Amino acid sequence: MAQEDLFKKLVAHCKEYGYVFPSSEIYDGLAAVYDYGQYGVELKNNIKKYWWDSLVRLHENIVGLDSAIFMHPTIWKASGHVDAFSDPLIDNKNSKKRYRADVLIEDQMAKYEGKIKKEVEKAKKRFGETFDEAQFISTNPRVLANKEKLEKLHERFVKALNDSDLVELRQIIVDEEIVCPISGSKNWTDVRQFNLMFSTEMGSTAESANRIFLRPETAQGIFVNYLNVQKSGRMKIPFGIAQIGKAFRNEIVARQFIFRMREFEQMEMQFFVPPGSELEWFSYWKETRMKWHRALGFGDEKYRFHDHDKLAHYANAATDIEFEFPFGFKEVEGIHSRTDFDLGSHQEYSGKKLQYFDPETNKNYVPFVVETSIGVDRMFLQIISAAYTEETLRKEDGSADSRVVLKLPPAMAPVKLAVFPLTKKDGLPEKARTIMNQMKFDFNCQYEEKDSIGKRYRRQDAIGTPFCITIDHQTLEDDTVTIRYRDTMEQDRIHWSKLQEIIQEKVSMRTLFETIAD
RNA sequence: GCGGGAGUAGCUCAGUGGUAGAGCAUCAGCUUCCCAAGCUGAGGGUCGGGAGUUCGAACCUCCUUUCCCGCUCCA
Repeated sequence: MAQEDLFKKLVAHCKEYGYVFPSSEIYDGLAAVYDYGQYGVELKNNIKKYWWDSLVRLHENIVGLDSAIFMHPTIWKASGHVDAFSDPLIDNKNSKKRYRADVLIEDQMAKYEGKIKKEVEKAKKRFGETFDEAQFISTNPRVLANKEKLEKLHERFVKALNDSDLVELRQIIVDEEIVCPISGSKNWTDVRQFNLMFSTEMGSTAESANRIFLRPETAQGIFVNYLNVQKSGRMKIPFGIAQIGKAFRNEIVARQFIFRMREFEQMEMQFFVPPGSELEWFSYWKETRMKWHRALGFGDEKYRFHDHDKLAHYANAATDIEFEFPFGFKEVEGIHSRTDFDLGSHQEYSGKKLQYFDPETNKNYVPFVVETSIGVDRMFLQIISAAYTEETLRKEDGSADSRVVLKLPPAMAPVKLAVFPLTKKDGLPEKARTIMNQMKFDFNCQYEEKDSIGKRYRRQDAIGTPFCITIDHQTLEDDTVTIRYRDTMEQDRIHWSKLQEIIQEKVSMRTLFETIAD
């Protein structure tokens, strides 16, 4: 089956079986916003628990935090989001291609630099050994002309950027006669700013209102609280702070189901380390986080690292953990060595010292930060797309049959156990209820008595329930039930007092934690 | 945001200007009893929304919205 078809089926399956619904569907939906249904929310909670416990519970030096979505507006200036999150974009009307206006101008500046370099190299060849590069650059008329153009352009460009003057940016592109690399045309639209941060007003009246932003990442809530946590928790570096929460980005193009949404949930852990040790910790977390993903058992070949060549303004090393989705390898988690950029910047903007006193060396310093940041929704999509399986079966009479089964890791499955009476009479439902009422204290259970037993199995397969038990007439005599396994479809007859132990062993996260623990 | 494609029942889809359909699913009853069984009946759609053309629009035109694919960004 084509991967694209598979993805479409997956999206349909998510809706049909109560995992993910389009938001506000009865009002025609809202672009790139989705709601998690009755099973989706369970899976999502299991993902969050797996992440949280693997960090906060298994590491003595990592603690949690739940910071507010609303934060002081200056935080987003300090973090660089106010500047970096508003790209000036321009479209070419002929090729219909969109470009970042600032990138077009930067390319133009690179062109001038290239011209100068060419002149220098030409001259170098001509003069040979006696060539004085510095003198040539300061005297050659062609070089000087290009240099002047470059400097003028640079000055104009920087001013326009600082003033956020979009009209001027467009004028620069027109004046420089920059053409579209594809169509070669100069037929440009206006430059438009897309601010990727959502904003709202805090304060009851318009006059007194403050423009505040919905956080575009959860990380800053950790940075601004790092000293609170360090002091109140008597944390010693290295230590980490973990947080799960919603973040919001007004993406220009949000697509691919829940892969890129405007409202999404992040699980972030910021690890504070002494300056100079950040790259060691970076590689430690790189490996540790990869183990966490692989422990789910979807196959190691489904994952890879993608190291960044081009680093963000705050990072000195960065990698992504990519997973092979139906639409290709895509980022699920980012691991960044953020240096002291964030804490340093907050120190500057707030005027408050954000230093850590190291009692061993008797020195103060601003810690460096290694970040692991993962999208809950992407993790959800990873799990559900890896679990979605269409199987062809052979019936007893030899004819073909098929089933759709979500092969979720049992620890992630929304429903752990389904309880079926074989028939609706002879006291079987009552017996089934009795057993279910015991099991529900330990596991998320579901009771079903409607339709044939086969149909009920298939329904549970479709939502990924790892275990089904059937209560039949023999159960009434000797308290044994048949337990049926989702993946193999095999059955065993066991005494029902053994159920708790058998299921617990499979659905517990303990095995996962043992795999990833150091 | 720009270009291309699409939107009909919960799901998959048929229906090319003349009374809105099928299969599956849902609900009730009967029958069967370990892998999507059968019979009977029921519910469910202002055909994404709005406007226009027409005696008459799911179908033609325009606008709008949502989804999918490409451009850009990213968890």
